[in-house]
Amino acid sequence: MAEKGLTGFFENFLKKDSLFAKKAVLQSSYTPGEIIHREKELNLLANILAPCLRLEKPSNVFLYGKTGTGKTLTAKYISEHLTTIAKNKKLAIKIIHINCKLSKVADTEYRLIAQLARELGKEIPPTGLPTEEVYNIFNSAINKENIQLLIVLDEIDQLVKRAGDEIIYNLTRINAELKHSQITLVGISNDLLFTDHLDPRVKSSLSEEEIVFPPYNALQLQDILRKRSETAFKPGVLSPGVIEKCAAYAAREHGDARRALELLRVAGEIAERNSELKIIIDHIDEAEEKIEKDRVLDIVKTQPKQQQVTLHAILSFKKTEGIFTGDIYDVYKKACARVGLRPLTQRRVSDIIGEMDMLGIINARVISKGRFGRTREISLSIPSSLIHKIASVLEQSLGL
DNA sequence: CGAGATTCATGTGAAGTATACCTTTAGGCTTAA
DNA sequence: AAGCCTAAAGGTATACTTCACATGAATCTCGTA
Repeated sequence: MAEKGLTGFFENFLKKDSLFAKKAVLQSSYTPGEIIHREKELNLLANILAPCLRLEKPSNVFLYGKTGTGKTLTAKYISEHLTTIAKNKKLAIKIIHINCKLSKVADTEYRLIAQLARELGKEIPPTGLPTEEVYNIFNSAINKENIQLLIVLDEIDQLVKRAGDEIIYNLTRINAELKHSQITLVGISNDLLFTDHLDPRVKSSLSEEEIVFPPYNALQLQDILRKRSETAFKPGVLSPGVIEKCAAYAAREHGDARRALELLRVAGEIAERNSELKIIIDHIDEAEEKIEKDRVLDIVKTQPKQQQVTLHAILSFKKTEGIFTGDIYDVYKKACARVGLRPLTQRRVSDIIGEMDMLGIINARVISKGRFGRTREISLSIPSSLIHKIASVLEQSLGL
């Protein structure tokens, strides 16, 4: 009987018209054929990078701007165009795009260079080689090929925060040793104050040119949403006011277009799942919750065990603020005993708490309680309904 | 009463350790001449 | 003798530990009005 129901469900699913015509258009990986409200920045970047078509070395560029202001998009758009032109004219130009934030891909010097070398088709083991050696492999790989290499380092602030600014210095210096090829760096950062803590030498070489991406305002966001939704959705699916609301939500923060698009997409998915024919404003509220939930849940699930236990300890306090490191550590140790995990030292747990603050699943700030010492005060910005959900996911994954 | 000293709990940096993985080298075994 | 495989030696990156010192405001202390 259940089987029959299931078959019926699938048949229904097929019969049911999707609200989407082309969902990919709303996904963050999508690069539209035309970028609106970023003409100035686009031209600027194109001008700066164009010399590589004449096989001259362009200046290194630094792109600033808050999340969702089109930095990555612009960079990708230009890389695609450059690559096509280069291919047509048989020019040796290679562009490597690396996201330094994606955990474990490029969060240390070794891993970054290793990743670069891998992009050039070299096999690099995850550990064991001297970093120097990996540099050599990378160097010889490009030197042999005689190419213009553009390295786009997305979220470069994360990398430097974790691994220091020597990496960038080294990368810029590689050029001196290359005879045939040349390297140009394109750094992308969300942190507007990023270069302030940079070694002056690194700073001057990295930001020979700088482009600032201002946030979109609500009207621009609406334009973007309209444009994309034209191809993404079937006609007449969007109720009036939906786009405006999405734009308003995203503009409320700081003009984050990625967020606006995601809201719209998820709202569509929710409407579709409920077998509704139109996307209405209520779906957007629902979408906002779901996005936050998915984001946090995804991070939580992919964390290593120790981090999960720590987080579980934090969540087991039935309050959302005023939690201190010492208390967490006590609970953490007990939890470790129950799970059968060797507890880490408080020193390390302290660092883990800091890491999770960076990930944005908790807020931790160092406070002094005067006579009663100094500690991190942790607070949760997660709604309580979600806390339970996360806690149970953690318990499941830890086998509690 | 107020300025300066004290205190607490833990932040934070540096150095050391364990583990996992890599390359090189030396020895042993096999094979072909 | 040459070639090939294997195991040991020597080296590295990373995650973690150990050690030692730094922090900073509530609280205490003590001199002064």
